[in-house]
Amino acid sequence: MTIQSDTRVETLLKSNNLSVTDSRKKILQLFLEQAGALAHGDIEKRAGEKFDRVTVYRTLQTFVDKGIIHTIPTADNSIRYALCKDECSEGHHHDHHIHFVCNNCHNTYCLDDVVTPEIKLPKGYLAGHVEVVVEGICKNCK
Amino acid sequence: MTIQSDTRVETLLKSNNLSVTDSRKKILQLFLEQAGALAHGDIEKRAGEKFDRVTVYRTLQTFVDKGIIHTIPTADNSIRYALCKDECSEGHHHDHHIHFVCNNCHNTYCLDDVVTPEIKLPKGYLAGHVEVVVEGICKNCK
DNA sequence: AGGAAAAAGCAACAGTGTTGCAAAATAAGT
DNA sequence: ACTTATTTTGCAACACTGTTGCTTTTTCCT
Repeated sequence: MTIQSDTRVETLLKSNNLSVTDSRKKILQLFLEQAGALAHGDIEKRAGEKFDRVTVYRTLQTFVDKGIIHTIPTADNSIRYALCKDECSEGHHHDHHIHFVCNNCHNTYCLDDVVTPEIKLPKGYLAGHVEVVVEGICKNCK
Repeated sequence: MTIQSDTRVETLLKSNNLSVTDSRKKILQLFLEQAGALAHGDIEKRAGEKFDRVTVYRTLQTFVDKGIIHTIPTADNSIRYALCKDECSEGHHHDHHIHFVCNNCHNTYCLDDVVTPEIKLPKGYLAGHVEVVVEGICKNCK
């Protein structure tokens, strides 16, 4: 009888003070395996019909709250989620990168190396967060 | 008996080869009166409960198709619509301005004078349309 | 292993957007 | 101005997405 060492997902969950459950392990696994972002629907499909819709929603919300994933607004009115880099922590995101949506494969990518530009606003406007979404053709589809 | 001259909305509709109907007049009027952008829900409320939900959806879609209004993606997953400038025409939008969402009054504004910056993408990515949404405090709320 | 706490599952519901079809309004021709 | 053809509207029904309350199950801690 061997003691099973923690998997990567388990370690990640524990380090965020989250209890380790089947759905959290499975959903987090999906994000680690996937280069691009995932929508709620993708997750339900890829999880293999195993989890209740509500559980998926609640798990995603938990991950967002903990700073494990972040949301990406898209033009087609469906929220997508992607893994945060390590600098993100509970209640304090540092996702200053831009997002790229491929018009061919419809994947959404975080371009972590591309920093959001400074935007000069007209007098009177106070800038907070800047969100940049570029659509085009990704390197895999070119 | 005087001949009623066309109102601004009627002229605008006719110049886009659209038949002049009550709902189109009313909805277009709302956009002309309103500085910011409108979501579907706003329109239903302000139109005074007069039009069917389906009619509002179809009217908005018609206006988008004709290049009279354009959509604005937002983080809260609700599509907003705003009037296009004159350069827009059927199937060919020129909305190269950025959008501003106020965290206080929750209005969305088109900042027509602020042009979307050039984004330098990593090798292999082909850029198409760039969408910039800034959130913060608008000049009316400051 | 047992008990407290957390999470999952279930049912029901609200909001948003779509489609097909019949009725009404608009546009066009005479 | 009147009739007809076309377009648009309103209605009913439906699909999809996301939420809430409550019960059962699982996880965690000692």
